[in-house]
Formats: sequence, structure tokens, C-alpha cells
Amino acid sequence: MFFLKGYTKATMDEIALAAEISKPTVYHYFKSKDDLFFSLMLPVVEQIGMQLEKVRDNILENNYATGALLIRDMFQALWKSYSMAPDIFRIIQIFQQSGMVREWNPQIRSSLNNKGRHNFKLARQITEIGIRKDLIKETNPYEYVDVLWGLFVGIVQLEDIKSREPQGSRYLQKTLDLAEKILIDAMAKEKAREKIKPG
Amino acid sequence: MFFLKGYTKATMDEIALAAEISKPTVYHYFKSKDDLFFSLMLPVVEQIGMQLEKVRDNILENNYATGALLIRDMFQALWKSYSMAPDIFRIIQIFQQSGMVREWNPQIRSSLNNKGRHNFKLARQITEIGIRKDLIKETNPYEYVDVLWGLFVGIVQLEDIKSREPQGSRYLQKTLDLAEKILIDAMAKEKAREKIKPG
Amino acid sequence: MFFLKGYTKATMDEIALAAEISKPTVYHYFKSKDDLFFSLMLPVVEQIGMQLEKVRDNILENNYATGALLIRDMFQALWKSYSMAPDIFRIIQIFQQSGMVREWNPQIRSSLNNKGRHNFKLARQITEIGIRKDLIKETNPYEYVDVLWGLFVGIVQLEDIKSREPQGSRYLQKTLDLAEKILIDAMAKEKAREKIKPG
Amino acid sequence: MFFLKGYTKATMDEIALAAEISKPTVYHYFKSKDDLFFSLMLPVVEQIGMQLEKVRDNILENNYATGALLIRDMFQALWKSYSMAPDIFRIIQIFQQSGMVREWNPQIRSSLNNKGRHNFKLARQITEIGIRKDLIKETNPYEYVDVLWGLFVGIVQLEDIKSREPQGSRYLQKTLDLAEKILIDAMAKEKAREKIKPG
DNA sequence: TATGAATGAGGCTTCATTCAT
DNA sequence: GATGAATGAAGCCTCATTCAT
Repeated sequence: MFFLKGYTKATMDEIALAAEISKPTVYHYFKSKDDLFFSLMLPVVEQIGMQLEKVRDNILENNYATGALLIRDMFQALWKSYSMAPDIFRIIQIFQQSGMVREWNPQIRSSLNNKGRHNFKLARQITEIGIRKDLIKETNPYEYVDVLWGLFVGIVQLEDIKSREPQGSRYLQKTLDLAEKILIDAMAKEKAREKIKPG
Repeated sequence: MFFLKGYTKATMDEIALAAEISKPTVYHYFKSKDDLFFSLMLPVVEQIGMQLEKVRDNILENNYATGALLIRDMFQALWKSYSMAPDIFRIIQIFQQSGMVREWNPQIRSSLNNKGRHNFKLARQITEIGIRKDLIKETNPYEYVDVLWGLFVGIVQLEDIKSREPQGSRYLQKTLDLAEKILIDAMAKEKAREKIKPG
Repeated sequence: MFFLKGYTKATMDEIALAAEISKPTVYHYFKSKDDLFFSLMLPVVEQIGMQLEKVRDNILENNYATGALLIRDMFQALWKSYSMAPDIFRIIQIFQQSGMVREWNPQIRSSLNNKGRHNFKLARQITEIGIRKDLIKETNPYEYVDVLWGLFVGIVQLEDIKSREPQGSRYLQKTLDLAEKILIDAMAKEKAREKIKPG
Repeated sequence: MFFLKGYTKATMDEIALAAEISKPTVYHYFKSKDDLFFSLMLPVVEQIGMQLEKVRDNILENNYATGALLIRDMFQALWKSYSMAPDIFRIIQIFQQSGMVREWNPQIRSSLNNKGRHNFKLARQITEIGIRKDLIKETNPYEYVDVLWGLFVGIVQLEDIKSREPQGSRYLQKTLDLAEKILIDAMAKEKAREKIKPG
């Protein structure tokens, strides 16, 4: 529902109807609409964090022979999280668009923000280590991570919109492949000899 | 207002208040909330179209010596449109997120969709010509254009969200610069010598 | 407009549009919506009064040979007024239905009520004289007049509604003819010999 | 409320207040103002239908010795329905005056129209049988029924309006009695002797 | 005389949330 | 644990009416 209609337009009536329970029952499980929304988002945000932690562990253990492999893994961290729950992944976007105008439960808000910031920090760490280890071209890690995230989310969103239209495309996979390739081409340091062809 | 709060949360009361006119006066000029929202979006969508048309004319007249210049101009087409009315540019995103708010006036909906599709078609044309003229690496133009658009929009959105937070960054410009560089690195064909074939 | 939509649903915008003048111009001629409405009604109410006065004069001058002729003339008094301005005649009904909840300009209200009451009084006078002159069967003139008025208005209304539907009848004339015949049959005193056949 | 103020002027606020429930609760039971209005009307329209069906059954079973009795029963069919819910009966008039308020739910509109037409058809059937059975004078049944209905409704309306005024009369009963008498006098066939042919 | 633009007040409807059972 | 019924608050929109020109 949140995904289909956005946070504000999804009504508790519809949500209860779709869940085939009564409205008071929804409130039995979730304190409020915000709470319900938040409960959906949190696991995905955490999922991304876990994926990124794996990447960080890998690079710390020198498991990446090339920058291409590192970059691919970072990109895949997002993609895997997305694949596990595409609809829910998208509502994170909605959440951010919704402007958080309504005063969220401060606890909720801070928890989510912390986890979000944590993810960005992780990605920056990974980038920095990648640069230090000569896998990634010298860049400002802040900008690099923002490009990575923006690229992924922008494409998911775009293909999403397109797929909603009658003649909508279903090229999400292919477009993300291209995006990944572009990132690698642009960011990965080509090792003296072995030239990586991302496949 | 739409930008600050999103379509649904922006109330006509607030809009009228912000515009320093009364609510009925808003309705004197715009038939409905949808109509007002749409009226804001249209010029920006058209602006993008105009910018892209310039690029197409340029490439048809062989005004691009290198692929880098072509790609930069396409990227700049978005950026210029964005710069002219950042807030309004963003509401296009909101519009798309909002799942085509309610049942739009079919005329509105179709007009906007047509213009949007037109822009994508233009960008694809430009890409195809660029490939044919040996300025851009061989790629599927559909995917290429989607990456371009997704990258731009994703970054704008991300920086937007960040800038809303207390410690928010203001790195939009720098991040977009990096994004442009990445696109060029990855897509533009490096000419051995001058390979431009006039005509 | 009032006739088409009723007092409340007819908006000043529509009225001005239909009159092909601007709204302020309407207000230039009529102080308010009430005033405009009233201005339309008054002439018809007065018209009915004038018709009835003629009948009263006639009966006072012994111009009616039979009760049938008298009753027909009273019925015709309504019908003529209706024919002169059917739409406007109907709005009198609307006015009465509208409940006069809104506080009409007291002057307007009283003027209209007076004229209306005057008409009923006239009709009663005529009836009383008719009874005294042995043209009409002995009856309570109040009830008699109410039947006459109710019958006429009820039929006009009914045929009106029917004519609005796709398969709507257009039998106003014939039905009113029958109504008149019924009234005469029931109320007119049959003179010793000459038996009137209303035609 | 509808009766007191008419459809348009009766506000949902007032209605809820009068019903001593909150506005949303009204909407819990009725989808819209139209729906509420319609829900009030339907039973009365159906009530009239049931009364007329009884009359039709009676005449088919030769239960009427004289035309007077038949006509009285038809008139009483309306009157009984009216008596059972005078206020609600009146709103049917308002409904018709109101020009089919806005765009009624097509289902509602058609349902009501069908039932209304059904009632008229029933009354015509009764009239035709009455004529065939020599109880009623030869007449066009269409016109006859319209006179009957118009007469009843016109009088109810008129007395209604009068009773609203300070000096208003309360002569509904007496006037309807007279109306019934008039109808009988004019329409019922006076039997020379017993002319009833069983079967 | 005529009008585009403006508005305070108010109407219908919906929503998140809570009772009472 | 589950729900039909209830509601305060708020949103979109319209209307009669008036300015300013």
C-alpha cells in the first residue's frame, strides 16, 4: 500500500483491508501509522548495512584482487537488498520524499537516521580503504558514495515509473548492469596488466 | 510548498498563505490542486525538451569535436533546467513518486506523459547519432539514457535529502561534477586522432 | 437557471454566464441573489392577481351564465399566467419549497406573501360569490380554492418532471384539460335544464 | 432536515447534530449526502407501490362494489403512505423539484425512477381494469392517474407551505377529503342498479 | 456601465485514531 | 486477540459578494 500510493495516500482503511484484518487489529500490532511504516523500513535499511559490512570485512581481509570486484560488490550490496524486498526498498525513497514533516516519534526518527548515516559511513570507509589499497582511483569518498547511491536509486526509481505505464519497460536489470559497468570503468583502477572485464 | 511537503501534505491553505492570496483566488487561477501542481511541472519538462533539442541540433551540425563535449552537453541540459527552477524541478520527482496522484485529468496526464516521453526520445536520438558519429561508445541508447537520467535525478534527490538535515551536506555541485566526469569517462569514445567525418 | 437547478444550486456564476454579462453587472442590477430571484417571481404573482381580478369583476357583473364557465375562468387564470412564463411560474414553487429559511429581505418577504395571500383571498371571494349566485355547489371556499390551486400546480409539476425524462410525456395540456373537466363536474351546479358540456 | 430545509440547504453538520451522532458516523452508514437522501426516499416510494398492489389485487378479485370505493382506495393508497411518514413523503417532492440533484449515482437514479414508473404503471392498470369493469368513467388512464397524483401532491404541498406560516392553516385533512370527493364525483360511474359482473 | 480579480464563510468528505464489546 | 462503530481534526472546493479599475 505504501509503495502503491505513497505514505500519505495509503490509508489505514486500505491497509487493514489489504491485510484482511480490521483496523483496530492493525493498531493492536502497530502503535500508529508511522510506527507501521517504520517497521517496514527498518529491516531493509539494516539489510543494506549488513551487506556493506560484509564488503568492508572482505576488503580488510584483502579479498579483492581488483577494484572492479570491489565496486561491483558495493553496487551489489544495494541490489541484493533491493531484490529481497523491492517494494519495501522503494518505500525508503518515499519516506525520504515525504519530508518527514510530520513529527515522527523522535526515537523512530533518530534510529532510522542513525542507521542511514551508518550505511553511508560504511560505504565511505570501504571507498577510502579501496583507495588506499590502490583499487579505486583517487576521489573524494563522499562524492563517490553519493554517486553510487544516487545512481542506483535513480535508476530503480526511473524504471519503476516506466514499468507503471502501459508500454512500460522492464529493463531494470539491464540498465543496472550498464550502470555498474560505468561505475567500474570510471572508478576502478586498472591494474598494470590484467584488465578486468566485468561480466 | 509541494517541494517542501510533497503533494499530499501541501495544503491549499498553506499554498494560498505562502502566495499571500486567499484560497479562492488560487482557485481563480487553477481549477484544482492537481491543476496547480501540473502547471508548475509543465514548464520545466518543456525546458528540458528545449535544451535537448539544442543538443540535437548541435550534433546534427557536427558541432561536437569529442564525445566528452556531447555527453557534457546532455548532462548540462538537465542541469540547466534544474538550475533555472530547482524547487520546481524536484516536484517532478514528487509527482512520479506520488504514483500519478489520484486520477489526473486525463488531458493533463497524457500531456505530461507525452512531453516526458518526447524528452526521452530526444535523448535517445542524440545518443544514436553520437554513436553513429563515433563520439560515444557502442551502447544500447535506451539504457544509456536511463542511466544518465537516473544518475542525475538520483543525486539531486540524495543531496536534497541530506541538505534538509541539520548536518546536511551542500555538495550537490561537486557530486554532479563527479557524476558528469564518470559518465564521460565511461561513455565517450577517445579519439585516436581526429576522426570527425563532416556531414 | 433557477428553474433548471433550483434556487440554491443555481450559482451567480452560472446566471451571469447564461445572461452573457459579468457577475458584478448582475449585482449592478440586483442587490443580491434573493433580490434577483424575487424580481423574477413578482410579475407572475401579480399576473395571477390581475387575472383573478378580471374574473371577480366578471362575476360581479353577472357575466357567467353557468358555474362551469366561472370555474373554467378561474382555472384559466392560473393557466394563462403559467403560459406567459412557464419557467418563471415554476420557480414560485421552488421558492416555496426552498423554505424561506434564509432570511429574506423582510420587505421582499412580506411583499410576496401579501400578494400571494391576496390572490388566495381573491379566489375565495370569487368562490363565495359563485356559491351565493348559485353557480357553484355549497362548499367551504377555503378548501375549494386549495383544491383548485393544488390540482393545477401539482399537475404542472408532475408533467414537468416527466418531461425531463427521456421518455417523458408532453401531456400537460391534455391532463390540465381533464383536471378542469373534473373540477367543473364536481363543483359547478348544474342548472335546471341547460347542461354544460365543457369543451 | 431535508424536509425542513431542502436538500441543498440541509447540511451534513446539521443532520449529524440532529441525529446526535458525529458527522463521520453519518458517513459510516451512508456513503454520501445523496445516498442518505435516497435511502430516506426509497421506502416511501416502495410503500406506495405496495398499497397500490393491494388495490390492484382487490379489483382483480372484484372486491369493489362501486367506483367510489375503488377511487377512494387509490387515493387512500397515497394518503396512507403519506401518513406513515409525512416528512419523508414530502422530500420526494423536494427531490423532484431539485432537478435530480447533481449527478446521482446512476444506480440510485435508475432504481428510483424504475420504482416511480412502476407505481404509475400500477395505477394505470388499476384504472384500466376499473374502466373495463364499469366502475370508472371512460377516460384516458394516463391522464386520470396524473390528475390523481398531481392533485394529492399539490394539495399536500400547498397545505405544507401554509402551515409553515404564522397564520398557517391546518386544513390538510379537510382539503384532501374534498379532493377525494371531487375525484369520486367526477370519475366514478354511478351504477343504475347493481351492475357488477362477477369474474 | 461593466468587469477581472479577490475573499470570508462554509459545505462535503476523509483520515488516523479510539471505544465498547 | 479481534472488531463494528464512533469521532475531532482537517482538507478540497464553492459560493455569494465586493474591490479596483
